[in-house]
Amino acid sequence: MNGIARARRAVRRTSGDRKAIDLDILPSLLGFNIRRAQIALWRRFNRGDAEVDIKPGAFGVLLLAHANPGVAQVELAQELHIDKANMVALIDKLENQGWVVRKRSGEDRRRQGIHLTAAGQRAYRMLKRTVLEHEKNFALRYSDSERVQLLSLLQRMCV
Amino acid sequence: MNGIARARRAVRRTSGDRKAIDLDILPSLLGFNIRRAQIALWRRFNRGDAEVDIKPGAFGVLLLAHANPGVAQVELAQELHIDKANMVALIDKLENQGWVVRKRSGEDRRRQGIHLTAAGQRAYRMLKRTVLEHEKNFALRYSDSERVQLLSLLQRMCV
DNA sequence: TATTGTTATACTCTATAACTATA
DNA sequence: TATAGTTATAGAGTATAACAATA
Repeated sequence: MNGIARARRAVRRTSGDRKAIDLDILPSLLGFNIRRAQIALWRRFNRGDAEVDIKPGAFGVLLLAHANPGVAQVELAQELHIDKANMVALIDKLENQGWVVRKRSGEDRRRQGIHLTAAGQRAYRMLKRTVLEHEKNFALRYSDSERVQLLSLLQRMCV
Repeated sequence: MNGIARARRAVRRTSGDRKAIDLDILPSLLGFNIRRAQIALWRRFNRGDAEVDIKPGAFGVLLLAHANPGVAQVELAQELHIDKANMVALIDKLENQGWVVRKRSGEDRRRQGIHLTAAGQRAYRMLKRTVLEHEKNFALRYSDSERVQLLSLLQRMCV
C-alpha cells in the first residue's frame, strides 16, 4: 500500500465518515450511558501511572474498615453491594497483603471484625490520595452545581 | 482535611446500632456512584421476569448489526468498548445461537461482516421491547428535563 | 508496517447452593 | 430458625500477548 492511500485512510478514520455507525437508540438508554461512563472512568483510572493496583471493592473495604474499625464482613458486603460469599476472597487477599486482620467478636462469635493493620492504614492513605486525584480530574468536566446534580441523579437510581 | 468526614467518624457504632456504617467520602465520589447505579440497574434488570436472558454486550451487537448490516467485528468492538479479542467469543455465542452470521467481505478479505439472521431479527425485536420496558421503569424516577440532563452529564464523562 | 480476526491466558466480578458454627 | 462466615462452582467481563491472513 502506498503512502497516499495510507494517509487518505487515516483521514477517513479520524474524520469518522468512514462508516458512521448508526447507534440507533443506544445513546438514549440510561443503562448504555451508565455502562459507558463506568468503562471510561475505569480505563482512565487504570491508565494512570499505576503506582498502586487497586480495585473498587478492595478500596471500599479499606475505606469502610478505616472509618468503622471492627466492621463485620456482612456489613461490608451490604454497603458495597458485594455478595458475602465473594467478600471472603476479597478479605483473604487483603489479609494476605497484610493490610487487614480478622478478629472474632467476643459478643457474637459468628462475627469477624475487620481491622486495618498499620500497613493497611498507610496503604489506605496512599490509595485515597490516588482516588481523590483521579476524582479531581473527572470533576473538572463539571461545574460545582453540575457535579452535585449528577451525584444526586445517580443516587436516585439506587433507591 | 475534611470536617464532615471527621464528624461522621466520631459517631461510633454501638452494639445496638450496627447498621449505621460510616461511608466517609464514598458518597461524594463519581466512581462510587456510577458503580452503584450500574449495579442497581443490572440487578433490577435481571430480577425482571427474565423471559429472555440478555447481556449488555450481546444486546449491543444485535442492535448495531441490525442498524448496520455487515458491520465489522472491530467496529462493533470500538463502539461497544469491548476488546476485539473478547468480541470473538461474543460473536461465536451469537452465531451458535443462530442469531448472527459472519460473512467475509469481498472488498477487504480481512473483515468479517456481521449480519442478523431471521431468528436474530426476531430476537432483537423481542429484546428491544424488554430493554425499553426496563428503561421506562427507571425513567419514571426522573422528569423529562432531569433525564435529559442526566444523559448529557453522563455522556460528558466519556469525552 | 498496519489492520482484522483469532487463540490463549489470567484475573476479576457476580451469582448460587450448600455447609459450619453460632445465635 | 436465622445469621455470619465459608467453600465450591460456574458464568461473565476484562486485559494482554502473540499469531495468521490480508492490506
